[in-house]
Amino acid sequence: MITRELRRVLEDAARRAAQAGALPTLPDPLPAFEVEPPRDPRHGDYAANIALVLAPILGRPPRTVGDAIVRNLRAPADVLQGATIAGPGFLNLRLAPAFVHRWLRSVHAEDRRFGHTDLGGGRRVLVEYVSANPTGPLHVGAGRNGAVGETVARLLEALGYRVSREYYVNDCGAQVETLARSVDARYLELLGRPAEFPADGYQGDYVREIARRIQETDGAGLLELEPAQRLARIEELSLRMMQDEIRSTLEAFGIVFDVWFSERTLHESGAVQRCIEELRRRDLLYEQDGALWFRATRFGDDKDRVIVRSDGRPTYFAADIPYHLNKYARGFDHLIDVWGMDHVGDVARLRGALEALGHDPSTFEVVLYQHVRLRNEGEAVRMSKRSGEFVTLRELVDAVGRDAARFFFVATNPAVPMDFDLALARRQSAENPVYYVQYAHARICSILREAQRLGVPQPDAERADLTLLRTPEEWALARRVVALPEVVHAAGVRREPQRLCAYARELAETFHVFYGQCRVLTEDRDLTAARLVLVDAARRVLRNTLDLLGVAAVERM
RNA sequence: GCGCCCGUAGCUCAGCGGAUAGAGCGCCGGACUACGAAUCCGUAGGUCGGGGGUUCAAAUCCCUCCGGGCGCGCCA
Repeated sequence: MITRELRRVLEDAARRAAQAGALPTLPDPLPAFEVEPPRDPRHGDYAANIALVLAPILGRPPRTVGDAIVRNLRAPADVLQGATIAGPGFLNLRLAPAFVHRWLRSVHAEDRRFGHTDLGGGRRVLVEYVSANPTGPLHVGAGRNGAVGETVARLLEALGYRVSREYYVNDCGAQVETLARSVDARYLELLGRPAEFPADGYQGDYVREIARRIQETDGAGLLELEPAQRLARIEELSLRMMQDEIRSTLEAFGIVFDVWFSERTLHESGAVQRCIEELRRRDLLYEQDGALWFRATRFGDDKDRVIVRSDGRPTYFAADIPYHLNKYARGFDHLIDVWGMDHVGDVARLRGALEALGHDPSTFEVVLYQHVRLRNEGEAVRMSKRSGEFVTLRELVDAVGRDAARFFFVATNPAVPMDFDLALARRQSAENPVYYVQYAHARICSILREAQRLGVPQPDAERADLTLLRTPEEWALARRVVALPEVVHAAGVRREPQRLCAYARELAETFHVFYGQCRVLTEDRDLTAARLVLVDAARRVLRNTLDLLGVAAVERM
């Protein structure tokens, strides 16, 4: 990363200043300081607040500290062109063109790997997301969950972590039984048998569809079974169909899971029971009102939580603990779950239970997102699986397209509730920011096609004379292009995928402005070569950014 | 009432303790005689919810109040 190199240059200068007696002895390590592009381009390419941070520690005025650092800068000529003290004590740095050129060349050399780093060092991270109950089709909230989770997963891979994507399937319990009873009733109806639809049954058409498909393949065969067996069989078939539907919806959305983890297996293998015994052995459980409680308050939760109901059935929580233990047991160093805000209250108890069983609570992390408020022409759309009135993720993707949906879901801070107006999304689809970004990519591809048509040689990043790139627009584009590693780092470490969208849009904008000012294919062979290297680097970086977002980098529109 | 999250332009939202707070949409006015006008340039629009505090520096951190979302279940 560029900022890492600049930080090192500044630290060296500060240490040299201290050795020369221009500054008092420095702390080791140096306090954290920022190196970032200033808002105002007149302040140079990067600004550092190292002098402002050191001043109070050293007991000297910021500008004095800054002056000492600048006078001791021994940046190689191929890194910095100049440094000045400005304002309250900022160091404004101007990058040497050769420095940016070196990074531009590395965009070509690293290609699809440009922007990636080895921060993770191959450590294994499990990202669990979506994990919607298989009792109905995915609705739009799952789209936000999926887009955020998938982008976080891709960011972590780019940061050098080994990532596994996982979907936890709640394939047992009351809601699954309700699904089975609902399908059963529709099945009987189809066969003209008397059937009473359960009062708490799922109303959606998909229930009828499942029943229809069962009737199609099994005919009336299931009627031969005892009612309990028939229900069990219907439950199994319904679950399988729902999971297939969910899987294919997610695949159409660009998400493929490595593992579909069945909750049922945790019960059947005895893992749930063993986990309860372990908690009991550690005196973390007690009985009250006939139920078994976990002492969650010992771990920061605001009340103790039931783990086994008074009727002997374990709660959802009882399976969630061994599930996460299982993740650790499979060798993952770090767990990330993506949950809706409605589960915010569950974080403390699960983290507490994991801590109680010997795991560092900081290795279990939950990314929370606010729900998507679906609207149609400004009117609220009710979303409830039970009533059957909801718009599915599949419908949404069909309506606005996968690229726009993926981009939109990630473009906003997950912690902020999001309004998704279907009519608006359809109507303004041509003005979606995703098209602005894709257009920049397609435009570059168009230039490259035109170059080929004219017989212009392919750009050779190592040999082109990049010192010919001198206009402000070329310089701005080059600096923006080589900033990708920083963006990936910040977005990944902070779990803030929306930064990728912001960067993609800014990079596209910088390119469009450049395009308006600088012609790429000119009579000047050397200048053409240099500009081709620049725009082709922009193309690769745009593509890499869009890849992380799961948005297609189209060559034509 | 308690916990978590949010409050920034008319609307939807970016914004990393840092310099004059930004973008998109919408409004108004301009720009194609060579690489794609799905673009670009310009104009207008702000008490960063209010008030304290910390700091050389606060939209950003802390406190408090106001407004909103979600949760506070032997549901998942």
